[in-house]
Amino acid sequence: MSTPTEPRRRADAVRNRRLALDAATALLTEPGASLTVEVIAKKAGLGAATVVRAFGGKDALLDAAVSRLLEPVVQHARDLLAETTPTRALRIFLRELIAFQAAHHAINDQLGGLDLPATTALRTDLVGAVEEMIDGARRDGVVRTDIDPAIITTLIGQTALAVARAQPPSQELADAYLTVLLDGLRPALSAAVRDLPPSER
Amino acid sequence: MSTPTEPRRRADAVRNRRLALDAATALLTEPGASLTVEVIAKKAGLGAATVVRAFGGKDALLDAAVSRLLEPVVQHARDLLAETTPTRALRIFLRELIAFQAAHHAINDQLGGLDLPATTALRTDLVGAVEEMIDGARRDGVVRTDIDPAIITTLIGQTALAVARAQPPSQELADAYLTVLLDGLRPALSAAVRDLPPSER
DNA sequence: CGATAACTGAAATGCACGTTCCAGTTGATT
DNA sequence: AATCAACTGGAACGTGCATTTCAGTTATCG
Repeated sequence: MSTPTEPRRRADAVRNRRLALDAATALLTEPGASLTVEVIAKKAGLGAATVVRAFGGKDALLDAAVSRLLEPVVQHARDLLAETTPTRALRIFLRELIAFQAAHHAINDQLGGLDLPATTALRTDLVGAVEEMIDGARRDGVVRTDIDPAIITTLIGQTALAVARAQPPSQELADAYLTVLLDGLRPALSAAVRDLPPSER
Repeated sequence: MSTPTEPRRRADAVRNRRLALDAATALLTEPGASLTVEVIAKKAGLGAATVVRAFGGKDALLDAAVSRLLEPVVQHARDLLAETTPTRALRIFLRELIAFQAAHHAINDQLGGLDLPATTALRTDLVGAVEEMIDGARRDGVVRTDIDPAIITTLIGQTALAVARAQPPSQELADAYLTVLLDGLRPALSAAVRDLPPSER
């Protein structure tokens, strides 16, 4: 039994598929972009119908585009876990996550009602990696143990998202978030130290 | 000179205006609500045309509804500033702000593209009050001085918003945010204390 | 080369909205 | 009660969008 009715795939179709994906990816990183099929098509130099058909629908196209952006981030999170201590991994990765969100705010602004299975799967992977980092950092006594790791992970994700939403985007704000978040995640101070007058802390 | 061509206002029009406003307000606090004119109208027991006309447009209706919800929050922020210390005010108000956002996430989810002048004005007032709290708390040595107050205010606002977006809404998450945020906002520890082993802190 | 099936994209379609129209209804004023 | 303008709401309309259609184009294979 040969491969049954595998339809021929023409070279130009493959090329256009890539053009559509590139255009969508580019628009995700542009601040005020509309993310309509027509805009994507214009950016790709194609007709709207072609763009939609290349992936079977707008949702699938954007799912592919977001996944392509997210995939290296997830990979880096896993690499960090393997290469270095959880504490260092957490610190490095937090910076990266915030930078990523700040660069692609359109991802979280305009993709609310869409069905993005691949993206959701990647996000789950990402959450898993961050939870591993937190578990490790807690074992090292660097992250507080009075808050559920899953809650901390959610908190981190939402925080990165919050930075991305800020108007206008600002590196200063991102740094402040990171500072406050990391300081807030330290183990709680003992009452004795906490109540020292500021001058002696 | 009598009031020139002041059109008569019928009692049922006033009543319907209130019904529309009540329905819109109620929908803002419901989790998955659609916030379309038709849904609001059905909830109010009115026709869609009537609902829209009562305020001159959907935007104006929602502006009024959000403002009605936001107004007591702003008022309470001002009262707190007058009644107690900035530090206490900040602590109490943060709780309230998070609770408010968690109860009305629809406000920030579906109102993105709308023009809401009254709401924007109230939000500005709110930001002003929070900045006063932070200024005072900094003078009292309770909030770190190495981050711009305006940045801290933005951070607080975005954080509250982030809690509201979490799925599913959870009191535990809100508490965790508050804890981490407040600890993170404390004055930075001196290097000497920060580098103590955990057991001695 | 043809021949054929894959492919394209402008236009048509379908859908979900907010808004406006207008014939009928109702509250107010006499 | 009689009058009349304010009011109502079902239906029509306009808009912005994703998707589908289809006549024409073009890559691919013999």
